[in-house]
Parts: sequence; structure tokens; C-alpha cells
Amino acid sequence: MTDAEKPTLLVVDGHSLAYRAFYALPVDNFSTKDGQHTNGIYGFLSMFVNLVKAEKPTHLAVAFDTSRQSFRTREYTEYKANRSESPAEFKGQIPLLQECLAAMGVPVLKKEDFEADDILATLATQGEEQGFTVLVCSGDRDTIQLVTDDVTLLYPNVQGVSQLKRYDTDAVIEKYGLPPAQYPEIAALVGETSDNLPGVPKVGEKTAVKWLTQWGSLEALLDNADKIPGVVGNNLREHLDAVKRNRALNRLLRDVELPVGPNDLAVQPLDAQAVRDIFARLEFRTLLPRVFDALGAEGGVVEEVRPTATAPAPQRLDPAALAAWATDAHGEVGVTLSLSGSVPTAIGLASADAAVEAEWSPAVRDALAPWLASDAPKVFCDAKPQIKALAREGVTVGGVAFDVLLAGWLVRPSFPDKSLADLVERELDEKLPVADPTQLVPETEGATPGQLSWFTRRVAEAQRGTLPEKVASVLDDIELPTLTALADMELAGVAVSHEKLSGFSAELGARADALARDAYAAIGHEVNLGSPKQLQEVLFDELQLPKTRKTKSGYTTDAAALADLQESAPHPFLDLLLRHREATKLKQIIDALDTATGADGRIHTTYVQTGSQTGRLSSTDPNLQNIPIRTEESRRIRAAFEVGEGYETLLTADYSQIEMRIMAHLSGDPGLIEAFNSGEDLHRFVGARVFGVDPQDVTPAMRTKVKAMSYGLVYGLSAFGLSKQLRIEQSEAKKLMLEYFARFGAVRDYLRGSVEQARQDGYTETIFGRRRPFPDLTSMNRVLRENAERAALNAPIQGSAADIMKVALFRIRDELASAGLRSRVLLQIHDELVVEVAAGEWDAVEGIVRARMADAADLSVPLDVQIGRGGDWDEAGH
DNA sequence: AGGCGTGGAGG
DNA sequence: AACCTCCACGCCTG
Repeated sequence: MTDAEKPTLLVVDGHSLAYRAFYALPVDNFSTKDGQHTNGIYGFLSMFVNLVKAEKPTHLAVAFDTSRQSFRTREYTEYKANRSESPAEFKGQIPLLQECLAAMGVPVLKKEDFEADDILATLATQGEEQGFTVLVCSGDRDTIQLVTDDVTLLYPNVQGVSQLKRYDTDAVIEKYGLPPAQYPEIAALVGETSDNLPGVPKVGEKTAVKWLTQWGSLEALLDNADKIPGVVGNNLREHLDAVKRNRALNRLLRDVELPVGPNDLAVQPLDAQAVRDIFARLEFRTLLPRVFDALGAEGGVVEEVRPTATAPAPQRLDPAALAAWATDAHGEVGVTLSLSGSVPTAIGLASADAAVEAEWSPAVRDALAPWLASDAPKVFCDAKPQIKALAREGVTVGGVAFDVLLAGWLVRPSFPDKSLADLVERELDEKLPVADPTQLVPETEGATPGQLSWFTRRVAEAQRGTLPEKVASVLDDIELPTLTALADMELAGVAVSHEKLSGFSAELGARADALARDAYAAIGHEVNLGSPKQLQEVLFDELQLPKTRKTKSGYTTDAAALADLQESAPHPFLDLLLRHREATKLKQIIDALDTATGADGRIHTTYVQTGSQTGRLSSTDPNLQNIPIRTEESRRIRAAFEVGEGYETLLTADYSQIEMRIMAHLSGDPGLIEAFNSGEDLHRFVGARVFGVDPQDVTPAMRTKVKAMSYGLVYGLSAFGLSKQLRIEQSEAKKLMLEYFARFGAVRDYLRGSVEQARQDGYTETIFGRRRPFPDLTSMNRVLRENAERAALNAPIQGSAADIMKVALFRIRDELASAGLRSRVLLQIHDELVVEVAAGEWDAVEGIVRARMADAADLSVPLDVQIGRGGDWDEAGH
């Protein structure tokens, strides 16, 4: 039998290779939307597929360890005892990997009390005897001993598993200077730290090989140990037992009893549907065709990859036919309004099996308006800009039943999909036709509005199938109603006084210039005060001020550090710099607002509903959620936000201490609940308990401390952080925390418990069922894990507050509308709403706002709402 | 032009 | 080494 005719047996150590893949591939890119890590599975399968394709084995098996326990650990309890428990996020991948292999028709072998390598050794030995060409693939160096003329080892390069090095007899001799069978003798002398098998001190590979070459074998060497000179010789003599033990343990067993032999391992046909199912669960896409390619043909599977569905050719309809089509359509209809800027250019609709479309025109608008306004269920991708554009055309939209962008964000808030194309790829594993923008005459046509609607509908269908029930209810009961309210708010905008802004800007500009001149004078030359790099030269080189906290590129010049410097090493430049920063910062904000003011004298921000990982909104272009408030002067900016023409006054409404109230509710802490029910100032109440004094005897200093502590809790604050925040000793901070938890123990229990729960579930949940995945809670990397723990601590609290505010917001908006009031909500700043109130509506509006905010959620503590009134935002804010 | 780092505004 | 954001500026690189 020639080599070419010999059958090839490939045996693989699944555990060691998956483990290498696990550390080689970035987990961020290999997690499912539920937070299941898949990097080990993906890396292994990718390597495996390449291997099968290249080597074309006729027989195949993958072996796994059953546990860390084996006959070796029983014989030598220290064996591998230094190995930390393999991370849970890796262990969890092993059963899934085995499931994949089973679906692929690949035998998975494991045997209690033995390691995977013993199974490889047994099969390799049998295969060799039975006339196979054997390929052993393992990441464990001990398998080198298996190499013979008929057995080749494929061993991964230092990093990863993508490249395998072939070790045949010659390669082993070239690398180690000894035949493969003697490799374990080298290893026994050198030791194996990863297995907790110490060798002879000071003996490395070089010495070991020299000795073994000289004496011919380990046995001969040990018999002649007394003849070895020098310190290493002494070491050898003192460690004879260790060497013998190592040699005994690194010998792989070649006679493990297995239920199958090499001949039973002929390559099997794969189960195409099972492979598709498990890959879909793991969200593997590119791997699917590669698996079919490598294993399908060999296994006689003819089924090909699921064909990419193409959208039906959209029918172009006249306005009346379009409206009739929409009215007659069954089920949900996908809707796409193509926009040029914010002006509609075309509209496309799609049902399950057909797509229709038309250029946008007044006739189309009028024909379609009744259907658009109706409750007929509609599915969008990013509905808000489309709803706004239609509103500008005088068309209202009802029956917003689904938005695939929102659904995608709810499932994966950390990687919000940006476009339909992303979702089509993720959810349908298909490509959305896109016109190539780099080509003048595009080879590929982009999808038309009708086709986009068709894809949107299908994506929605796919998402509905996988959306957990609670998450679906967050979409239906919170996000979709909020969507419409946000569109209204953005359209309304908020009026600003250009006069107030420009006057203040000029004032600040002059002040900044003067401060800059004084600052230059203080150091004797000009410098760019906005350049941290140049400032570092001035402060630490020229002025020789003490070094501050380090940053990546030097030493920080931030405000906290400069304030510290002012105490430790006063210099007039510092104060001038701080005041200059303040003036330029305010001016910059003001100028941005001025620029953003529209022709209608109002600023129209954009709320990004998918803009946070916690469920909060974010605001951009411009951001109206970070308008200054903390200093007297900065409030002049708020004063520029005024009630608009046709309205009488502004109303502000904010939740007081909503996050601490949620904390009280979630933890059920009796003390904290009592604090909120007592009507006493929260921090005074808590301060009294913590410091053991009467509420009226709580000093401002005490109040400051417990306030920082309370808020820090919500963020996962440490004693270190608290001490820095309050500028107190770390020991005092620690004491404060202990006192706090002694009085409010349920809070600590809740926080601990919620992180543990999240670690188990892989995600956190808000009161309303909004989820946020936290794969890093089980990370080996301490920094990653602790960051995730703090974020997981915070997520249910911040997220529940966001949920509550959203519920209040859309209920207020709906009630104002249904009551026939003109007053409208303009802004949302996380725990605050700004409402523009029409003449004569104050009492009604105040009642609605107060009631809907207070009853947005039923907690075990009341939701307190503060209302303010004024002609501008500053006045209304008190 | 675009990405990264720093600093700072809000909750 | 305290959570969630957005933005402007300086500076470096393609």
C-alpha cells in the first residue's frame, strides 16, 4: 500500500485548541446578542475547517477532557494544581462546540479519568498499526512523543490556532535534536510549569538535550547522575524523584479502552439543518458555507447554502392604486419614506409577498394620508425622521407597530445597528443591495423604497421571533410610544434669545482675552492655553510645579489637578488659566447654541433613542442635555431659553432623587424606604442614621459626606474613590462606608446580589424588563470584570429611571393632546421635562404633568415631582 | 480629512 | 480606582 492509498485519520484535541482560540480571538467580536461568548468555538471551528479542507482525512475524531480530574491528578495531587479554574465563559463554550461537531457528523470522544491526549495517543497508535496515515492535532507539547513515520503532529504556532506547524520525525529532530520518543525525557528534566511539574533547577532544553545525547537515554543519565559535574549536577541529584515523577506523568497512555476504533471514525455526512440551527444560535454566518464546503462534499451532502432571497420587483403605482393597495394589504406593512435631507422623495410599501412604490407628490400624499394616519400596523426602520418629514407635510402617522432599529438596540444596546443593511446582514444573513457610491455608472442597483420596506418587514419578522417577551413589551409599551413623543418635541424645538446669547458671548470673549493676556504676563510669554501639551511644558518644565496625576501622554492639567496645585504650589498663572478655561468653555457652548438656532428662532435638537446602553436618551446637534447650570453665571445661558411666541410660560418638572428612590424600591431597605416616606430631606435623614445624631443636628459637612456616599453607591464607588471625591483619608472613607452599610444593609445586599444575578444570567434587567448584556462579568481580565461589575450595578437603576421618565413623557404628551391642550413638551433632560404652556392652560398642564410623572411607576416609595414656572428656563428652574 | 487624547458640560 | 452621555480642541497621520 502506498502512502497515497492509505486512509488518513485525523484526531484533534478539542480542549487545548479551543482554549488557545479563546485567548487568541477578541471576545468583543465573538459574542451573540444574548451575550454568549463564541470566540473559542469560532476559532476552533475555523481552524478545524481549514484543516479538513487541506488534509482531506478519511477518518476523523475530536477528543475532549471530561474535567480537570484524571488518573494523573490522583497519582500526583499537585498535577496542574497551579492552573486557575478555566474561566466560566470558556467552559460554557465547550458543550456548544461539541454540539456543533455532532451536527457536523464529527465523533466527539471523551472518557472519564483520562485526558484528551491519552485518547489521541490510543487512536494514533491503533491507527498506525492498522495502516492509517495519522495526523494528530493538539496544543499540548506532550503529544510530540506520538510522532513516528506514520504519525505527524500539527501544533499551533505560538499565538492562536490559525497556523499549524507540521512535526514529522525530521522536524522534531531538527527542533529538539532528539527523536520524538525522547521528547518526554527532555520535558521531564526541564519540567512543565503549566502542569505544575517543576524540573531540575537551572536545566533548560539545551542542557537536557546535551545530557541525553551524551548518555543516550534518561535512564542511563539517571544511573550516572553522580558523574554530572557542577551546580546543575547537584541539582539533578537532588531532583531525581521529580524527574522520574515527571516522566511517569508525561507518558501518554496508548491503551485507553474506547468504544470505537479508527475504522469506526470514517467521515460521516453532516446534518445540514442541525448545523444551520446551531450556527444560527451562535450567530455564525461566514462559517456556514465554509463548513459545507469542507465537510459537505466529503460527506456526500449535496444541499447548498440557503439561497439569498431577492426582493420582489416593486410595482410602481399611481396614487389611487397605491392607497388601495395599502388599504387592502394584510398584516403588517413595511413603510419606507425616502428622504433627501428632510424632504420626502419617494415612498415604498411592502407586504409579505409584494412591494409597491411611488415618487412622492402632493397627490400621493393626499391619497395615502388616511391610511398612514390609521391604526393599520406599520413597520419601519428608523421611523422618527420619516414621521417628522411626514408631519411637515401635514401627514400624521398612526399604527407604528415596529421599528427594527429600536428592536435591534433593545437586544444589543452596546452595538446599535446603524442601518437596515446592518440588520439585514445580522438577522437575515443576506446582503442588502447597495449602489456602489464610488462608481459613476453603478454596476449594482441600490434597493428601491419598496424593496427596503420588504427587507424591513422581513427583518422585523426575524426579530419578533427572537425577542424575549419582556423585551418585546419594553418595545411596545415604552419605546414605540416614546418615539412619537420625541418626534413632536424635535419638531417643536425650543425658543432661544439670540440677543441674550450674543451679548453674553461678547462679554465672555472680552474676558477670555483679558485673562489670556494676564496669563501670558504671569509666565512671560504667550502659550496656547487650550493645548494640554503646551501647558504641561509651562507648568512642569518652566514653573517646576509638582507633577500631577499621569495621563497617557504626560501629566494632567485638568481642573481638579490645577486646584490641588493652587494649594500645594500657588502660582498666579493657575488661577488665570482656570478662569480662562471657564470663560472659553461657556463662550463655546453659547456660540454653538447660537449657530444651531433655526430660522424660526428655535433650536431643534435630535434625540437619539438608541444613544445609550442603559435606556436613556441622548441628545445631539446640539446636545441640550448638558446645558450648564451649576454656577450662577452659567445660568445666564439657561435664561436664554425662553417661552416661544404664542405661549405664556415655561414649566419645568423634575424627579427628585429618582435613582435613590429606585434603589430603595429595588433593595427594599426599610431605612431608606422610611427616609422617603418621612418627608425629611433624604441626605439629612441618612446622615442622622449614619452619624447617630438627630436630623436637625446633621451638619453640612455630614450631609455632604452621606450625599456623596449615596450617589457613589449607585455607581459602584470604592473607598478609594469616595476618599478622593470628598478629599478625606481613605480610612475615613472606609469607616463611612461601614457605618452606612451598618444602617442600610439591605442596600449592600441588593447590590451584591444583583451583580451575582447578572453574572449568572449574562445580563441585567430594569423594573420594566429592559435588558443589558454583560459578558465581561465572567472575564479573566480583572480590569474588564470590575468595570463590568460597576456598570452592572448601575444599569438597573439608571435604566429603570430612564424607563419611568419615558413612560411619564409619552403619557403627558398623549394626555395633553387628548385634552385638546396646545401646551407641549419641549425637552427631556433625564430626570427633568420642560413644557411650553399656552395661555390659560397652566393649571391643567401642571396637574397632568405632576400626576403622570408621579404615577409612571408603582414603587414602594413615592415619586416626588418638583414643578417650576417662569418666562425662561432659568426662572422656571427654581 | 479623520482618529485619538484630553478636558469639561449635564444627568 | 465612579455610572451614562456629547462635544471642542490640539495634535498626529494618511
